[in-house]
Formats: sequence, structure tokens, C-alpha cells
Amino acid sequence: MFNTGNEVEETKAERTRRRVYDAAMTLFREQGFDQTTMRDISQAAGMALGTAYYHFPSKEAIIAAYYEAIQYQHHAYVVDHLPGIKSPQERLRMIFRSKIELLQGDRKLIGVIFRYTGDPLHPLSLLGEGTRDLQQQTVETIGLALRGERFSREVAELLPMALWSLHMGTLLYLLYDTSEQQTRTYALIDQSLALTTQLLGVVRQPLLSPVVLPILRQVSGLLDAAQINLTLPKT
Amino acid sequence: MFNTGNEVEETKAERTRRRVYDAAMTLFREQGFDQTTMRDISQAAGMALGTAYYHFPSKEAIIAAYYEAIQYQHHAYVVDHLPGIKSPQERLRMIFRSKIELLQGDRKLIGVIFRYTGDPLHPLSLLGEGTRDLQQQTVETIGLALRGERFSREVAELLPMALWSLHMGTLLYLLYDTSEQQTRTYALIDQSLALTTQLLGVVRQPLLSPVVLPILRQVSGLLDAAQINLTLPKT
DNA sequence: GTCTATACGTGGATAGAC
DNA sequence: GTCTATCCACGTATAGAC
Repeated sequence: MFNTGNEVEETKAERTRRRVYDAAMTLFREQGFDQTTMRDISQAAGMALGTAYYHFPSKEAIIAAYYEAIQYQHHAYVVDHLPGIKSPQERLRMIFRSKIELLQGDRKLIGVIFRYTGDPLHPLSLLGEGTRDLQQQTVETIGLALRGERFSREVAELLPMALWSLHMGTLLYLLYDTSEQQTRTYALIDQSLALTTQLLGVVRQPLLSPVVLPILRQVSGLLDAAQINLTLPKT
Repeated sequence: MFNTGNEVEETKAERTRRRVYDAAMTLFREQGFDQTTMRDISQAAGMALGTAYYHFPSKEAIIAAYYEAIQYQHHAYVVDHLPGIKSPQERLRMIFRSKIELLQGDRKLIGVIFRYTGDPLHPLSLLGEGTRDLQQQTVETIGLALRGERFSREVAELLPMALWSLHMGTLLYLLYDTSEQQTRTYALIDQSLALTTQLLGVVRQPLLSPVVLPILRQVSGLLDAAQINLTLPKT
């Protein structure tokens, strides 16, 4: 709680750790993740190879720290900018777009997230245990857009994961988007959210509920049976 | 066309190539892809390291050959078993399930496909140029289920990619499915296809077209703008 | 063109001395 | 906490046998 003075000692290690991190991020952005070696990083940070490994057990650990930082920054940005916006669609738009803005300069880096998805046991697997917290936080950040909105039970159950999936989809798209300033990614977000709003409108129509409700329930049942919850398939 | 006798010489190299491939696959299945080294493979195949590299430029090239083989086998199986089945849903069921059956023993291997998805330029990226042919063939194999069926223009445009996505989703799910005999994956397929059929039924209802058509068109417009076609985002 | 033997460079990760 | 030295695996020669 208090500053007990041992902060100085802590800071010593933390400062070195940050030197590693900063050097790594600079090189990652310049050359890409794979092209950057731990030797490059330690050299750029002006230390021995072993020192860098002392602070980060692996190159992947540096990327993991980056993802946490991004999520933290994004959440802070969202919390900061949310009050000015009323409509849920506009809120979602702000949330989705700001995430892209945050990542736009790091397109060479974000591909690395997807690399471990096929390996359920890997700590960085997007769908695995290791990233559960980060995933949960992302869902929560997105969920801020819907605060105060009222949905039927069925929709409330499905919407967070649907939006999370959409969010991951936009990140994947960003990777492949070679358009200037990634304008296509922003356009995709806008159109996807317009579609989402349209679908939510349909779902809310009482007249259509004989058609809509069975479908929603079937989706829910499917996800339940597959044990896909917010955190996705269990391992 | 004819067997001109030079088949023997071809066979010599091809047989060695197959020895490499077989040894590699055995080891991949036993130990996993990453745990198997090219030295293991060449040793198991009873040859020098250089020989293995002579036939496959990298370990990944062996996996690439595996994916081609799987797609070929699956297509052959589907063509063989399709005539006995009438309903599109049952056809799709057969197609999706047989793919899982084909891969079931190789769960340690299929994760490798997803590894390069975050790297647009990598030849094995699922969404990249390098796998376009394979992807196209998969779409075609799945499309065999719909032969002779009539859909509206809007649906015909969207369905192949939707089914391809569903197919990739089931593969990803298979990876994470620790249930006995992967029963959950099979259940997921059945339920997803039931849902698909249900949705197609709704879409076909003329009474609902004022609601459904705008949505479909919006989806189409979105995919067009994003330049997502059958082969997915351009690089 | 196919295969062997062997050695080399690089990069991730670790062990152990200080 | 930091450094030096070392390990291990991938991939790449290369020189030569057939």
C-alpha cells in the first residue's frame, strides 16, 4: 500500500525489464517478430543474452506482455471515451475502431497471436486456458458498450461471444488488409455493426418471435452441448 | 499417357520420397510435429539427412503434402459415397463427418495448419495465396452436397463460404475436443447442420422475404466491400 | 539425378560462475 | 541480476559415390 522504500530495488529490475521490452518492441516493429532474435534484443538493450532471458523466459513472453499492455490501454481508452456516446452502435463503433487504431502500427506483430491457436495446451493459445483472463477482459471491455441496454435472455446470452468473435475477426482481417491506412478494416467494422444492429432489430420484433426464438434457442443449445461458453471450448 | 518405361526411374525417387513421408507421418503421430526433427525422420527412414531434405525442402513441406493427401482422400471418399444419399443435409453430414473420421487419429497434426494463419505471406497460411488451390478444392468437395439444389441468387452466393467456414470451425473444435472419440465434435456437426437447414428454411419462406432479403443483401455487400470472396481476403 | 557423410551458421533456451 | 559459455535443433552447404 505505502511506499515502503523498497520501491527503489524493485525499480532496478523493473527498469531493466522495461529496457528489454522497449528494445524488443522497437525491433519487432522494424523487422517483425521472427526476424528479431533474442541476441538482437539483448544487444540493442545493451546487455548480455542471459540477462534478457532472466527478465523474459522466452521471446513469446515479450509478446504476451505486449498483448496485456494493449488490452490495458484499450480498456482505459474505452472507459475514458464512453460517456460521450449514447447509442450502443456508436459505442461499439468507437470500441472496435479504437482497438484497430491502437494496433495499426503493429500489423507485423499481431499475427503472432494467431500462431498458437492450433495448439490447445500452449499458454498463448487464443482459445486455451492460458489466455482466459485476457479474453475475459476483452469481452468485458466490449460489453461496456451494452451497459444499460435491455435484451431478451436469449440475446443477452449470445451477444457477448458473438461480439468477441466479430472483434477477433476484424483483427484477423486487419492482418490481411493491405489497403491504405487499413480503410477496408474500418469499413468492415462499420458495416458489420450496421448488420448487427439490423439483426438485433429483427430479433426484437415481437411479430417475428415464432421464427426467431426457435433459432436462437437452437444456437444456444448447440453452444451448450459443445461446451462453448464465453471462454470458448474447455480443454 | 502410356507407360513408357521411364516409370521405373521416376519410381525410384518417388519411392524414397514416400519413405520419407511415411517415416515422418509415423513420427508426427507418435511424438507430434514439433517434437520430431528432420534428423529423426531421416534416421527412421534409414537414410542421410540430406536425402530427406532433397525430397522435402522443409518439415513444413511434409505437412503440406499431408494436407493435400487428406483433401484428395476426402474428395475421393465423398464422390464414392454421395450417390446413396439424397437429402442435402444428409450429404453435408456425411461430408463433414467423414473429414473428421479421416483426421481423428491425427489430432496432434492438424493444429499445425492453423499455425501460419496469422502470417499472410506464408505459403501455408490458411487464408493466403499459397493455399488457395487447396481451399478451392475443399469448397468444391463440400459443394458436391448441394448439386442439383436450387437456391436464390443471394443464398447461392453466400452458402459456399458459410459452409467452408463452418467446416474450418469444426476442425478447430476437433483440436480442442477432448471428449471420448471426439463425440462432441460429431454432435456439433449434427447440430450445426440442423441449424443450417432451419435457417435455409426460413430464408426460403416467401412471407419473410421483406425481412430476410435486406439482411442477405447487407451481408453480401459487406463481403464485397471487404473483398472477401470464396478465397477470402486478398493479399 | 539420387544419395551419403560431415561440417557449418544461426537462433532459442539454459547452466553456472560471479 | 548479470554475464559467459554451452547445448540443441533447424536448415544449409559441400564434396563425393553411384
